[in-house]
Amino acid sequence: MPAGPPIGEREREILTAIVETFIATGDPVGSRTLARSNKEGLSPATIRNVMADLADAGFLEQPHTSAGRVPSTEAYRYYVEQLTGKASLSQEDQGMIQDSLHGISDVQEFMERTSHVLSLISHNVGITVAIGGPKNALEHVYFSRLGDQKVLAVLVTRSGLVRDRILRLDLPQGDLDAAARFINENFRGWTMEAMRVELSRRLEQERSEYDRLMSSVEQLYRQGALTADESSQVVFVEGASNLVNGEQDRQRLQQLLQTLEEKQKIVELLGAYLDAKQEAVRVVIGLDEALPSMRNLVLIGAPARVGDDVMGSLAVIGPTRIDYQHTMTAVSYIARLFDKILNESE
Amino acid sequence: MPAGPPIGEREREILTAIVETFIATGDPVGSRTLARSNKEGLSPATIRNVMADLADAGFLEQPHTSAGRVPSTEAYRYYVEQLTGKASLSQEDQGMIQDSLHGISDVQEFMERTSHVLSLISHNVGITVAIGGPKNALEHVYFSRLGDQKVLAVLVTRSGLVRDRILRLDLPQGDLDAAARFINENFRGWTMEAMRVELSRRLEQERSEYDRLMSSVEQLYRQGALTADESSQVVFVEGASNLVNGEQDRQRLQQLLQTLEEKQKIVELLGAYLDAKQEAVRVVIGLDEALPSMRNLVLIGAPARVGDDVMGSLAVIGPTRIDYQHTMTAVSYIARLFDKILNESE
DNA sequence: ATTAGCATTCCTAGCCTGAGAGTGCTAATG
DNA sequence: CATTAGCACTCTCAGGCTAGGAATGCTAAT
Repeated sequence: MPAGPPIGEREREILTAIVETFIATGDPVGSRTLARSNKEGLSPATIRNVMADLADAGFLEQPHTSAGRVPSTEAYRYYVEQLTGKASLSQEDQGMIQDSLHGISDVQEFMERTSHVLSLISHNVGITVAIGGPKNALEHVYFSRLGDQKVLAVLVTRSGLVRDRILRLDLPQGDLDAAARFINENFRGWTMEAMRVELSRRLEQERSEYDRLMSSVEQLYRQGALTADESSQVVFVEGASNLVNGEQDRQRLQQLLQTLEEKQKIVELLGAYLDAKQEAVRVVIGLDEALPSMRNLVLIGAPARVGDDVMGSLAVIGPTRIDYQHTMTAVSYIARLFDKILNESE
Repeated sequence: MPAGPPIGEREREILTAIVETFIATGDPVGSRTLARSNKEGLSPATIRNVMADLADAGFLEQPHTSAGRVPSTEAYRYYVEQLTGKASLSQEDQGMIQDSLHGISDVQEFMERTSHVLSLISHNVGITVAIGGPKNALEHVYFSRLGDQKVLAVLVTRSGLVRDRILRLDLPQGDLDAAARFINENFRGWTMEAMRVELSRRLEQERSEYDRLMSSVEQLYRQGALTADESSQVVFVEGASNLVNGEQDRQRLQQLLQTLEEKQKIVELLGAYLDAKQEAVRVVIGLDEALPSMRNLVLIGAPARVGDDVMGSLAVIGPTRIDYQHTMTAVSYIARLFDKILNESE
């Protein structure tokens, strides 16, 4: 951390101005440009001095000697920290969001739309993730014999996600019903993880006095009817095409798109940075520390809550040059809406 | 159609050679290069004459005067037509495919993996689509009360796809069971379309003598429990990042990626070109006729069958410069495997 | 502490040029 | 008569070069 405290009022103002003009134009910003746009009539020379200090402190970088300065990762962090966060969304934006998400009760579809809306409104990549892993709480299971050797297993979680699976198994419907009843009565509200532990304990213990019921349950269990592993996480990534303009280098662009295609990586990324406990929008600058292909990208995300449960997260990924204020407001707005809509349909 | 028949043996050979070297190198091919690689010692001059004829016939194009020739859309079509199709897949490829698809019984997961494999093996975009529309045949429905005002509806189709939905509805489980039994008994094997027609006819007709059963059915019906519209189509598109190298123009690339993100467009595309009746692999050259952003792309696809049922299609989208032989063999191989694996798990 | 002035550094766009590749035509050839 | 050699011509592309412009850092003046 090179973050010494040489940040007086003037430094702060100039740094902010640099970040803002760089976000707006994309070109390195020089002292003269800055002097012109600055209210108080500071001369370029003065500004140069300040800029030199800021550069020493690690907030600014120079592509080359005679170019202007470019904000560093630190600079963005600082900039975001001192944002007021008071802005609100325009009427159109609000309307657009509401229209897109109106009247959907299916959680998956809702998530898909949400990622789409996030992408549209930020002009960047919109992402939604539902916790699908073992942490999820069970609401309901159901098994149905489909034909010879085939059983349909449906598993509904607290958050409203539905996971279905077709198993190769030959049990009469009666046994399936009994097994479902057993599980629903005993394990509603348990996390998948806890259920699996307890279940295998019981199966082990009662192995001697095996009855028909436990045998059905075991078969279903072995076939994965109750599994909710990583692969069953639900992830929607939308708007990757928006990144084409951002990354100049061909190869980098390709790697970046590849990374976004690997849903698993995305899940880990959000998981690592978005703390479920935190309430508000979180901004992560410097994603390349985790994923090298994500150079010059930032994550703006928030947990997705329904009531008190955290059911996943939603986020925007975009270039460091993103409009922070607007995106943060939008993410926060959508996160609240998410809760509101899904809650009332409950 | 400029397709006169000036295609003698020599023309054919030279055209093929041009297409092949262009596919291999990506550079416009000139008469000298061709003369060198050609077995029979034809001089560049002779070849030039032939090339001029081919250009007149619309098979070749010239980026500019002093560049070589580039195959036209027609040329690719012709080239693909006269491919023998005898090639077979390498051992590694076969192994890789088998490993990736081994031991999956869930149709959706299988489709996802398949699109992934298609993308890996072709180094291009892999696509799988399951017919989700009204043409789909019903296998089984199931309703379950989840809590106040919430009902889970699960709908299994012949092809093994599972469609679930959460409805806002307040019916006791008993009524739900009765409704499910009614539908399963009367409509198993019907297409969704036919079922809906018949159902609304009956509801209309028996309106006078409404009983409790029909009332439940109607409520479910109205809430969309039995709907399988376009939005419930299942589409997997994988490997879009592979196109980055193909399209040079920034803006075009972006439009292209955008198009691929619109799943609906993709479904229409496959639907328009892949005839369910046809057995074999189909190659469509000149996709821009349907979707302007798909300039210089081709589609290599086949219907996905399970037994006698067509349950969707699988395809590769790549540049006109794709390795046709290899991709066609791969698609065909995977299509057969698709049938085989899903059939035996039936 | 601030600013004006100035030499210096470095990138960029534009221009030019020469090499190279390919064509099309004409005339020679078997 | 089909094929080929020869040749003039066209066009692109990479490289080198230059002039202009934008910023900087330093020094000295205010």
